[in-house]
Amino acid sequence: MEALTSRQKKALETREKLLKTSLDLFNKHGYEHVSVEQITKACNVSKGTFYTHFPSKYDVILEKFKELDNFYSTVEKNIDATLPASEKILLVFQEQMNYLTKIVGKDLLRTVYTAAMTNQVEQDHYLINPQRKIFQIMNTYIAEGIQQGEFRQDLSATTIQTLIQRCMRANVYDWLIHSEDFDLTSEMSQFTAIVLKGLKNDKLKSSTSSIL
Amino acid sequence: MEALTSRQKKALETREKLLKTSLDLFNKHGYEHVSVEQITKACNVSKGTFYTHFPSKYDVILEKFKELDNFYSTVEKNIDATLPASEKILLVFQEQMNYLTKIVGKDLLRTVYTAAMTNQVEQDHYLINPQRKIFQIMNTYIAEGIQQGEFRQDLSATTIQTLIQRCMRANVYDWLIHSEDFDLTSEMSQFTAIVLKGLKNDKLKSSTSSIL
DNA sequence: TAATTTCACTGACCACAGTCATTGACCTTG
DNA sequence: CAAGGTCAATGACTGTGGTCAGTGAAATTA
Repeated sequence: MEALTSRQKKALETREKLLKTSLDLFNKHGYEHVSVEQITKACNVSKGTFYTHFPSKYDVILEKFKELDNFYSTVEKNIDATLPASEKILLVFQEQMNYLTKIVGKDLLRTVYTAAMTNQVEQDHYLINPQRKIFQIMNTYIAEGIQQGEFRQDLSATTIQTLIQRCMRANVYDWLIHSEDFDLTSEMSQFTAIVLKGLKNDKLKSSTSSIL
Repeated sequence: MEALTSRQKKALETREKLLKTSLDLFNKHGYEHVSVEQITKACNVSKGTFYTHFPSKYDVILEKFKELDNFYSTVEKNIDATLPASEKILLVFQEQMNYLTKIVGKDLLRTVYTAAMTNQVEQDHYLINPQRKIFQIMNTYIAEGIQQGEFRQDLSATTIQTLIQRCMRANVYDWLIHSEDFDLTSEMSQFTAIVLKGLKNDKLKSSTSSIL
């Protein structure tokens, strides 16, 4: 139950080769412009083999995407713990957006955002999976912000988390549907700053609250 | 240049039949589960004919979607003109979300939201086209809100418009990626209320503004 | 070692979106 | 009316993601 048999080892090799080749080709020509047959031909295996290792062409991307999530652990460490929660959130977002723009790229993200809408069989998509490192980090900050009275008390931590995460997706999605001329990092900062302002505790005055 | 020749009349008939049949079938079985061949067979025409009338399967949906936009003219009339801008915006959104949930449906919207990411050839997608009636209405309210000092003065009208629209897409997108248990109308209200609060003019005190 | 089972791998096959050269009925022009 | 042009309609064809019954070598069992 521990060591791999030679067959398993070979299978794993095939899998790795497929994974690497896929990502290389996606990187070079774009996800849409690479066919599964191209990938398998480049690996000298049959088309069917691809599907014994991955449920679909898309799942290769998802694998990479999940892997990328680890990046966020590094981010966390570089953030000054003494800052107010809202500033920490903004900083994490800035790092994340930078990363998405520079490393991940529109093509890969578009695929994930598309699949999140269509591939929903049974459970929700990884994109909104609370297990994701980025969400764990955010949640810490939010909990902190609530405890220290920085945020409104009339909303639960879960609610605030959901809203902040939605805020993130909003900007990424808009980035994906705009052609170039859209700076994700700065758009995200601006939008999030406004949402955070809306989430701020302003017990200072009960002022003109109309319906808000 | 006015009256149609019998040939043109027949072509238009074919087009209408294809359109109607497509939408009927999409409605009955869902966009993904209806093939172009099914549509053309039901219309007794060849597959190629479909493509002389529509650039792609998706464009049929878009046509319907554009048509739906007219609905918003009605909404506008039912809104009390004396209300503050932020309340008007919320009311329009509520109507819109209700409509999306009850009439348009996830399936159709999912298609539009997917295509907005992929079909971007040259210009931006209809989804963010400023010509859309819903945006015209929103913009009126926003301009009004700015003029009456309800909104912050440090953001341009265009900026605020963009942010409010993004806010809309944020909720729709999240609705699309969540399985059931997501009430679009109420989620939209909550989120928008927070954004509007963040956009409110609070000249009353220069308070703890940190980075916001 | 021999028999049996497992399973990575195969490639022909399917469904479907979209293409395009060809057709022929209808329209226009002389 | 005849000749020539237009264009809606055709359907065989292509490219692609994904399927699945079958194969044989490696693993397991007797």
